[in-house]
Amino acid sequence: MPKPKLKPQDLREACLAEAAAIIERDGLEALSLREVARRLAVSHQAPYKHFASRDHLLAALVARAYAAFASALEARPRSSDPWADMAAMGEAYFAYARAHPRQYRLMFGAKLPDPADHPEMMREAKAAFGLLEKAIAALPRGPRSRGACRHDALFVWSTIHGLATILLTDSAQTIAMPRAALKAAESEALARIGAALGAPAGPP
Amino acid sequence: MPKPKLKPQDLREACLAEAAAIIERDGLEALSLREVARRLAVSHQAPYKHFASRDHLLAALVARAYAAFASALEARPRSSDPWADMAAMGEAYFAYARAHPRQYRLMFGAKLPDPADHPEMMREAKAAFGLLEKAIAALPRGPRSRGACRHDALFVWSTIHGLATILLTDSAQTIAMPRAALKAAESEALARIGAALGAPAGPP
DNA sequence: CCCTTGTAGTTGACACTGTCTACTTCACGG
DNA sequence: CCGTGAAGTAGACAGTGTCAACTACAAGGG
Repeated sequence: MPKPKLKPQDLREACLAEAAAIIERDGLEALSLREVARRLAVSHQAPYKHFASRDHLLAALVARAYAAFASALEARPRSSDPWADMAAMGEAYFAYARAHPRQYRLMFGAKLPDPADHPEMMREAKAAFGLLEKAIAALPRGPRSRGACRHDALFVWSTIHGLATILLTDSAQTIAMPRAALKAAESEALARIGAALGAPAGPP
Repeated sequence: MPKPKLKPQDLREACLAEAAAIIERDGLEALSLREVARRLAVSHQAPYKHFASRDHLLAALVARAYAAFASALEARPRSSDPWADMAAMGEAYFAYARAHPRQYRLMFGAKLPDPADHPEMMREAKAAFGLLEKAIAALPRGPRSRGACRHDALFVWSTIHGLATILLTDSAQTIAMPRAALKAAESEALARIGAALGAPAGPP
């Protein structure tokens, strides 16, 4: 009995959507190609016609996650003050990590396929990081080399990423950090990042 | 034919050692209870007499990793200057992450079993974090509440942990960050952390 | 002394997984 | 009309974690 027909590439799209749904609901470890196929009511081998391996499906998902992440960063409330703009970006970063913890872990936490094998994934990731570099280059701090900006960007990213990771994973729970200490951690970290980069003093 | 006898709990110890060896050599994803059993030339179910599940074995390994990590932090070269001492601790942190990347990922990166189910793992983790809190409390910055110190500790940990994670995982490779930018990142981050906490200016 | 009890280890099974190979279907272009 | 290639199916294989039932054996109580 022939299946109801799908347009070419429809199954590929459906696989990505279903896989994303599984991760969002049950986490990365619950994702399997066979489960995807099962939910789409196709044979367990059908997804292999569109993804060479599980890693390839994963890489495609990660690429999309980076793209969505970059969009969220770009959708931040804009400000004409470069310092405020960077703070807004930091807040957007935390907000995204909080709103989509699984996707955040998918991008940064999980064991990923080798980036060199998945150029599209790398391209999206670079684009996201480029937003941060741009915001930092716009800061009014006298002429700075591109290399210096990259150093700053790495520092800022490290700090925000580190805190986001800790807040997201069970690390804080593991060391029995009281919830109260986590509450203000985000804005505090952003303020300190600003201070470390030489921002003018914020509101009292 | 009876096996050559092992003292009670010997197999448990051997499992932990073998599992650690597997992770060190081939990474976490290569670890399986069956592979452990195979290498020890026992049946695939023997480890289950000592670990209720794969997660329980993992939790025991993580507890040991935390303990080793804490030892490495404590073995840092001591200094009578609290600021220098904290910097030394940061360097020891990075050094450990660099020397034992798999173990570091085991502690912070990987999907871990629920901490609440593994109190020993939590205890070791708290002990490690406590070292940082202690070093920060020793900083000469006028009287600070315990809560304030915890905030500082969380900030410092975030920054160091974030950078260590980025340096360790493929994240830097993913965004095609040039190696040169990574070279000085550690000491730079430590200097900025000091600045953010109000350290006196370092050597010119 | 026997007999129970508990622990450590064994074998066998089950339901999963990713992936390989071989087969079918079917639209399209010469 | 006929091939050709893409998409989907079916079956197999090795690997996994885990459950259940069985065996060997040391220790201890009656």
